Amino acid sequence: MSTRNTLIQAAANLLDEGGEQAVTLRAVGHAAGVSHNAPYKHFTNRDALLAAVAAADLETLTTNFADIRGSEQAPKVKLLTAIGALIAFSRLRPSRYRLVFGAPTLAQKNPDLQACSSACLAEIMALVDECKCAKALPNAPTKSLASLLLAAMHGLVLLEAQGQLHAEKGLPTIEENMALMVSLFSR
Amino acid sequence: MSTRNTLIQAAANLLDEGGEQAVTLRAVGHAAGVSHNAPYKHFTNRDALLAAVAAADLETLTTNFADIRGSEQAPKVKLLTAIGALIAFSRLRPSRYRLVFGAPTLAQKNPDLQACSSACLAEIMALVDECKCAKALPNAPTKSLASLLLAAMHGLVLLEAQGQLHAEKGLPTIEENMALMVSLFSR
DNA sequence: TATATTTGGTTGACGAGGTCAGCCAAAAGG
DNA sequence: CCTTTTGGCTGACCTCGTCAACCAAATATA
Repeated sequence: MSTRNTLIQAAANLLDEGGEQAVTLRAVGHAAGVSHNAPYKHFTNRDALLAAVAAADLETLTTNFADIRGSEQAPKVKLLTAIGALIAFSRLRPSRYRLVFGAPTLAQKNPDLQACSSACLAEIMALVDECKCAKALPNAPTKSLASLLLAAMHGLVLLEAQGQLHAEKGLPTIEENMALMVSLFSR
Repeated sequence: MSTRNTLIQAAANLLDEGGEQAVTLRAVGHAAGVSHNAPYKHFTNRDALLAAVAAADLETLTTNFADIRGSEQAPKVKLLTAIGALIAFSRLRPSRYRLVFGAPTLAQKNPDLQACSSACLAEIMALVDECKCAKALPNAPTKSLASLLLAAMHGLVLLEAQGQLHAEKGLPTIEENMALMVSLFSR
């Protein structure tokens, strides 16, 4: 594997290790088996490295969504499956999730990352379109519906991470809330 | 004004100035007219200072919401007004908005901040309850509805900040999307 | 009232981490 | 065979969070 990819992988791993180990360029270099300055041969600065991690994750998610879309299931099920995959990602790798969806300042500077992000959004919109055709969602603008669904999911994830949701047990999970939202939409 | 409040104010101002000026403890101290280490006499560390800024903003928002709730308007209008205030805050002071609603790691450590956050959420839930009584929202759990609405708004704000929304003009604004959501809910 | 303690401020130093500059070897290309 | 690019290295610099030590005023206490 190229050193560049090794660095991205190392950074992703450090992110996954949570707050215990800061994602410093030096640590990334060390984890990748190179010196503390080697990353600069592949990325202009720290943010560029993080953006590359985010882009890689976004691409994985996008192909994941494409697979789901190609599967043989009801549109509504496919949509909720895709959303569920996103929620699972947010729980499994919270730091990387935040990097991808919660760091607007990163994306603002990286056209590449924005493109990945748009591609990902496009997959979701395609799923929403299928739902509309199947009357599982109302006939509102696709972009609005997709934005609302993604946005709600994202916000719920953040609320959960902040401990505002699930404070007491017995409360609905994010998935249940999203299913509720879709069903309220499609009444 | 107490030095403590001056420091909070200075930090808030630095946040508002966007990326141009980093919110460093030294800069905060300097802006408040004290030495680079004076903040440590009032806050245990940088995060505590930021948490205090967030808490102050949350309290302002909460009283704002309480005022809206006490006004003489239809429940649905009051709810959308409150949400609109939040959206306006996110546009006027994006950095502080992110600090308040987009930094779960801060809140996890600060019970005070969590309390402010819960109080704010409670105001929104009260508005949602009024809507339910007036049949402007369906009879789903209040906490779910409030979470979904707040979450959607928050996610839309982030999408906008990332440049994913409003890429082309003519797209619906966040406010319009939220109104759409409420109307879809209340069909 | 005289002393002791707390409060809020100061300066200086240390360590971590991002970043720049400069050197160098191996690969790639002429 | 020379030259340029590529990718690596070390070392140094600066910023920033944080700690330690010191100090004056305010406040509390004997």
